Amino acid sequence: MKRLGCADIREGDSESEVELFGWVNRRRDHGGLIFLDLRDSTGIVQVVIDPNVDGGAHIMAEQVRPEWVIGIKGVVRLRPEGSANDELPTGKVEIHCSQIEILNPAKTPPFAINEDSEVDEYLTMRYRPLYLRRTRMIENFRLRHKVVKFIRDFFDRQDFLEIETPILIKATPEGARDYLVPSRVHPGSFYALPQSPQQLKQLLMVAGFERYFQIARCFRDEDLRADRQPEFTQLDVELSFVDTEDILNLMEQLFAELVAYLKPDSVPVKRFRRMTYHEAMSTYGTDKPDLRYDIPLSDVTHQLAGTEFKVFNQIIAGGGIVKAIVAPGCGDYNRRNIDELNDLVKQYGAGGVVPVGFISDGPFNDATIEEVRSPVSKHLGPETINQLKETLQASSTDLILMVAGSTDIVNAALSGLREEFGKRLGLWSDQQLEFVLVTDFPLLQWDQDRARWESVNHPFTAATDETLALLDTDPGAVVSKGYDLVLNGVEIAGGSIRIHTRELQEKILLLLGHEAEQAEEQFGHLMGMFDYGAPPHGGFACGIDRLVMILAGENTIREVIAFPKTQTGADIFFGAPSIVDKGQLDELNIATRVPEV
RNA sequence: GGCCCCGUGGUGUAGCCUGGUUAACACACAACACUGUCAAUGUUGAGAUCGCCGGUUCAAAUCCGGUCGGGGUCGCCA
Repeated sequence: MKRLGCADIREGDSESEVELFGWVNRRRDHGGLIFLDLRDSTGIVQVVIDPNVDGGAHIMAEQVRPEWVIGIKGVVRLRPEGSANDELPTGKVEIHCSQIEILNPAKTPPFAINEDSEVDEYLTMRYRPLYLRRTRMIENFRLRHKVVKFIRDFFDRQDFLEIETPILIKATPEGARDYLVPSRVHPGSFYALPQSPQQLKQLLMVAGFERYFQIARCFRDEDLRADRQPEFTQLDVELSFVDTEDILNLMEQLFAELVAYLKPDSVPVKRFRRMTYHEAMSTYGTDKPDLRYDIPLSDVTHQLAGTEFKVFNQIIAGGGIVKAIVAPGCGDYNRRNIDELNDLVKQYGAGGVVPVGFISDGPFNDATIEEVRSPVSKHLGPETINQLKETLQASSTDLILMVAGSTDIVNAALSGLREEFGKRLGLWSDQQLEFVLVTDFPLLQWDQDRARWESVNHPFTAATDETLALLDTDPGAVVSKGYDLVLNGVEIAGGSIRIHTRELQEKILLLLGHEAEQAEEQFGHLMGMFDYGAPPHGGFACGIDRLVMILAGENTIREVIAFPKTQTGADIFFGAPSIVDKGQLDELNIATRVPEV
């Protein structure tokens, strides 16, 4: 028999006898009448206990407290005139209770479960199951399920095969730090957990599956962030006989249909904005721009060359640049406000931020010195300031912020400022979803510290046909066939067309500093298979946690992960990682350098 | 590895800068009252020595140092 959920009860069930199970959400005791809000995974329904209907039930109801697990029997009735609750889907009905069974009493919970109040995150993890009991969390996981289900159905419709790949695999020198798993039968040897199924899916293309996908768990032993956990879930996709445009189209189709499915009322979008890496860096200072608001970066190096402001002159003379953004309506920022921005900018290695605020009441074309608030107004002079104002289209109440230095630092700092003002000024709405496809990444970038070339994406990424030849002469100018999908400033997916010949793969690995022998040892399993007829192929991967986080309107990935880990990678609920029994270590031939229990 | 923020009854906060009362408020909790509430209401009550260790001081929640835990972020994350 199908069990009815609390929120399934509607007007149509009026006068029918029902049995419900759930948690007491709230109790309102009027001495005579007692109201219980009964909650289960479907939602809430009101139960009325009238001492005249059943004295036993009433005595039970007096004892019951929030979070007690109970079962009730009763008759569904329409609520009396004027007592309906529009807030609840079940607000027009109530259960007139004839019997209450206490299935399990509950201690007063460590934090409120029946409301969406702030709780210290430590407690949300220490008492995780109770936190998950909150309606908002249940909704997050309902959404997550819908997203994953949609993805599976989508790829199934398109004749993709979902194929599982190993969790115990081989360590790779490239990329993130691996999590290692010791082998008992091969003393001294270790498996690694996959950072992603990258090589495996390429091998599935060699195998001829042609269209593969997987909802895969990935592991990276790196420091955590709001949108990073040591283990996370990725949608992994790979296709054969495709080029960049095929995959970009597939990504657009997938995410556009997903959004249309989840938000049927939103304006449908078929194509996403596209921009090159270069464009993203120059106008937003980042390769994952948040396009929900319009604050572009402008290069003002030329306008500032030759002013009396020595700091800028020196930086420009040394090959640096100056870029600016306009913070609308912030012309009146005081010393303290500016100090905060300075601190922010210093995080990115910039010397500081140079503010030029305008504080005029009325409209004007040229600002007089009195209307300018800037520590450098004298150095720059009214002419330069007005010229800046003109170029940046700043209004008479805006604040211009300039940062000077190397291109990398200036971009990073201003991108940080841009984000800060987006947040401060509340420049976006919660419902907004701004996708952008970023393309034409460089294939390689020079790593100063290690004095060698590094893959921008990963070493299996192919180069565009037009720039491939530059590999020998100017590796930094080679453009990759890689792409990222950015949503609201978060990189949610990325991929590329892959290299599918041994010759090119060897060449790239060599450029990346792998000796031929070493490359064979580490990537030979892949390249060896390229020798047997590998199809051209490519694909992408999408961070499911991040995607759901944004769709759920959450600020951290932890709110869409059932059992997340802390910033130090600890699981507070289970107490992992933990010291293990010496016998377990001995069996694995492992000696530790920290004292054992 | 660096920088920043937080830690006060069960929960969320105030107090801390400018040391000195009975450590305040809201919610939750308990008891009693109450037959139409839905954040029920009213009355009464219990509950924290201020994360931990040390220092300064006549006196420390408050100042200083360290440490632990949580969070944000830079580096890192192909």
